[in-house]
Amino acid sequence: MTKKKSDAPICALDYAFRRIGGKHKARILWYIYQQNNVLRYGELKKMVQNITSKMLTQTLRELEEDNLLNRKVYPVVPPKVEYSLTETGKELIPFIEHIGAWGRAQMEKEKVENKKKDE
Amino acid sequence: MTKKKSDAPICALDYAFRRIGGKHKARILWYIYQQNNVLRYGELKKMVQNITSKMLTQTLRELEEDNLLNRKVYPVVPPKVEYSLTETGKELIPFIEHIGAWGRAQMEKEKVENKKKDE
DNA sequence: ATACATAGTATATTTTTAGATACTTTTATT
DNA sequence: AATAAAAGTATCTAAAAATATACTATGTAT
Repeated sequence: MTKKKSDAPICALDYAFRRIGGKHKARILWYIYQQNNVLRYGELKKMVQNITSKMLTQTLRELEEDNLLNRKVYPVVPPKVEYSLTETGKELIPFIEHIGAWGRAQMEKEKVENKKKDE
Repeated sequence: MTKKKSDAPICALDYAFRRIGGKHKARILWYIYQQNNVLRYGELKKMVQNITSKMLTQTLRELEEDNLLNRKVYPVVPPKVEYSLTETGKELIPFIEHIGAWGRAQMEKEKVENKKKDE
């Protein structure tokens, strides 16, 4: 049988947002991309500030399951695990860049508007 | 004072996803765009199949609050209310198009893979 | 033998989202 | 007087997402 998260996606947009719409997902992909496409669990933990290890693990597992991340385990002690973007994951980068830029511009605009309001 | 959804966004990406990451948000913007940038409440209700009026209203209010949608009320009976994209909302269209295309391609790939697996 | 490092698990709880169902408003029409 | 149309509200409940806190495994270094 085939998997199902809660049921079939309604359309391509729905499908896409289920994969990267989570609270930290796009950010995690972005951080990895920025760090030359490799980050260890502990490094991510520091970058995604305030995330609990449970959430981080869960999110990473979902990204892996959706084939956006590779997880490479080194058989050493203490453990070493590296996360990197898959080819499919890399395809999302321009898009993440785009919406990040939009967000940045919006935040700027809001700041200006709020300045006006408060004076 | 200034508003807050639950608290300040962590970064531009976080900011952006809070605005369009909801279950139906991107889809609603997309539908309106596709219909020449105007849709009435009842039309949206039909297009966003299975959404409850409560959710639809709530989602539309959030989009309006975030300045992605205009809400135009005609003072007639029975009521007539039209929703259209703001300029800011329109800026998101290329991005929505992009991720929709990615989703479509991914779904295709998965279909092919599942076919292989199942035979 | 004890402590440390790293990458997690386990469990319980809270918060956020979403869903179900019924009801409201105001004129025009029958 | 009753009914209909469109765009919602109100209330309650359920499901999903996120948080808090504590704990585990295994070699290596002290």
